[in-house]
Amino acid sequence: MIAQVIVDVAAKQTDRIFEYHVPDKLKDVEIGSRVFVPFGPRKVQGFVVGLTQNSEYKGKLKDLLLVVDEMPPLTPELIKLSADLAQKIFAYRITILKAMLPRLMRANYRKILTPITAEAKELPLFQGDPVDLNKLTDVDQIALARKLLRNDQAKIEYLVENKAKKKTENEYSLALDKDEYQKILNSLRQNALKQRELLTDIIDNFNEYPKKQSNIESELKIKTSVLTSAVKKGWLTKDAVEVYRNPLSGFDDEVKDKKVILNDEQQYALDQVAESIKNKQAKTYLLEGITGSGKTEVYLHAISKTLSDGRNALMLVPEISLTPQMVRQVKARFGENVAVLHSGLSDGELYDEWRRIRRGEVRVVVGARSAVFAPLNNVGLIIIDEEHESSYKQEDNPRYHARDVAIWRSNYNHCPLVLGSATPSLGSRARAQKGVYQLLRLTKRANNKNLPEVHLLDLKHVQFAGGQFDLSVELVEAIKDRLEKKEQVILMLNRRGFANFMLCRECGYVMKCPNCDLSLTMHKDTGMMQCHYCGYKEAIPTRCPNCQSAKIRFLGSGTQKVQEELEELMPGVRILRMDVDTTRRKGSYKKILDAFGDHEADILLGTQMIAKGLDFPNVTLVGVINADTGLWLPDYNASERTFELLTQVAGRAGRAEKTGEVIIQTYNPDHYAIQLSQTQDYERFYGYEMRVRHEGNYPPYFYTVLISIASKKEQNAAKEAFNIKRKLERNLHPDTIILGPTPSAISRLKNQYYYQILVKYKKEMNLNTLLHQIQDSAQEIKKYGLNVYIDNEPERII
DNA sequence: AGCACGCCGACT
DNA sequence: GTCGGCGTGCTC
Repeated sequence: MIAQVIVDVAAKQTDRIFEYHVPDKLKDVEIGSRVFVPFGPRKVQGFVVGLTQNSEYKGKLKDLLLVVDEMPPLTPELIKLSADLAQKIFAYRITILKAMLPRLMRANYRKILTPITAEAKELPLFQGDPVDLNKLTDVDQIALARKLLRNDQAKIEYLVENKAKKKTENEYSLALDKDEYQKILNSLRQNALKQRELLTDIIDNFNEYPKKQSNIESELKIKTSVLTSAVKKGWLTKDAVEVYRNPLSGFDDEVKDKKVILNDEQQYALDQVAESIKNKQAKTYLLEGITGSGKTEVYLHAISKTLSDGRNALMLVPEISLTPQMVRQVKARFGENVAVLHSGLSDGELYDEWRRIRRGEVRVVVGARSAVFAPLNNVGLIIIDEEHESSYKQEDNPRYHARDVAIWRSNYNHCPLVLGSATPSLGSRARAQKGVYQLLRLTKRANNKNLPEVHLLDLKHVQFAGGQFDLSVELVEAIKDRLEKKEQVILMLNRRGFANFMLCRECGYVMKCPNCDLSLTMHKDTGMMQCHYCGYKEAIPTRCPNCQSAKIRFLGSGTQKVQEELEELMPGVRILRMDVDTTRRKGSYKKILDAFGDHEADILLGTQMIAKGLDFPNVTLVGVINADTGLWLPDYNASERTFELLTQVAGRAGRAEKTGEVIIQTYNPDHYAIQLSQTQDYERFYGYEMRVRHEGNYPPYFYTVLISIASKKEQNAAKEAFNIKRKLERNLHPDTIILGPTPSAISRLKNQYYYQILVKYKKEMNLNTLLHQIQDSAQEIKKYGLNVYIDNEPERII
């Protein structure tokens, strides 16, 4: 038998199948198996994508070395998906295959230098043991290693290692009969309290053994030493058994299927989807429902329906809404049947959740973007909540959009796909208009509550509270009013840190990152000026680094600064700040939200991460401190994003009985994205924005591809960009619009200069081939320090 | 990608 | 003669 393998070498020339002979002892290899194979002088990891009997290959096939896992990690479905997706998004197939697996399943490669001659063995370099060549940093030692290799005094061994470790826990089994334990207990001295307790438990709960160490320890308050001595005396035997790390141990698994009665709109939507579930129909629905219209309830009912039809369900949510609140809701409905995948899990937890899915031990998967690759079999329903979220598009290789992958899987599995949002992406909404998707609208709030009242405050004509220009008197008064009523407030400012930039009033100098074309942000808590893109840090200056003047100012308020201002204006106010800086540690996200939910704070102040999915009944006021932060970004969808963000954050107010109010501070009260967010009228926004896109020849009227060219030398990047543009112009339809090359909005990032070309087209038969050619030649120019990135349907053009 | 091989110039 | 640098071609 012959195995067709994609090897773990991401390069154009190796982006194809290599064939290997399957030795007898590895006969259990399957499509989707992870294998170790010899590749040239090295050993690498690979994935079996096909099994055949004969080969065209002229040379002698090498043997597979090892099948890594007892069960193939990838399903035939995912193997096929990897091939189709690679074509579509200009990624190497291996890059996609690796993206489908939890991080722990990526291999470790090692180069081990082993001495051969007795003379070499004596060298201080080895100290008796082989050394890892990759860990050698000393120049002299590297030279020595090279010399030994040349003279055949040492050899290199290439190793592949599997990082994944299964977690085990000690389990104690009984070694004796019940009455024997009783005898021992009777003969034991009275003051051996802990041992007596253990024996009593064994006798009382004889049938509950074997018991896990953690259970014994927590139930009986017994230390390991007692158990160890019990083993030594022959009372118990100890074994290591595999356990899953449980990321949801904090949640109860009780299934509470409280029957919520759906209103007629919800019921209609559910019926439509249920029909497709039943008929195994690959159809895409766009569920457009205003905040509070009960989309989640429709999802949960549809999942129930899928399960009772004997099929499984996959649900995607943005990373940011994978809050404990959301997870709890799904867990409460489907209990043990749920697996959750998101970046907050440790590598080990992720690996375990993933294996539960692969082994068919769960029937519902909830996860962020990469969960669209979950190895779930028999998929009967796919849901993408908040489908407009840009986080569904991966920003680096492989640049896939979870929605496209979901559509592929929906076709493969003959099952419906539900895209849900209060503010659908323009593209999806337009597709629904054309009948490509079926539109389902929820226009009523499920609890018949009114939408919160939204007030726009024109920052050009307000009075500011305190000495700064961040908080208007109106907003501060409104906050004070809520605090008096013991209600809570959410404030959003989409800018972290203390101050956006440092400006010298004397010479006009602005402190910039040495590696990027960006100003440094001042972080008061760490005492550093930081670059938010590359992580560069330096101390906060007291004088201008350019002219030594002391007249320096820190401008552009961030969340840290606003927190300070609020504390000055309202002494004693309890504020929780939530941004990337306060949520970096594992679990801190949940901690902050739990604290706010328990009313341990009055105000939750954060960046856009607080805009989505949060549900706190006691919040009656939402304030947007500056609605304009994203409005003028040089991106064609800046208006769409602003409208979305404002609508989403407004939905955080008045979730329960109390009526909510929203105050939006802006310098652009007349801009349509901000105007229309006041009435939260998505349909009107859609109509308006479609006209804008039509005039600008932008999506969804045109398809787009973004080609970025990066180099350490600006001239090289520009030159290559023009080469590519010429090539495109020669080969593409005259109606196709080729914008650029222009320097990117952030023209330098991590010391790389970026130039970009945007191709806008309606129909281009040979664009895919052409882009693959450009990608191929990109491999050749790489040695001159040039990198070319191709992004199909980019979400961000920055 | 990352490795070997081979050619070339520089230096003990 | 030996060493390191760099271009080229290959990996089942």
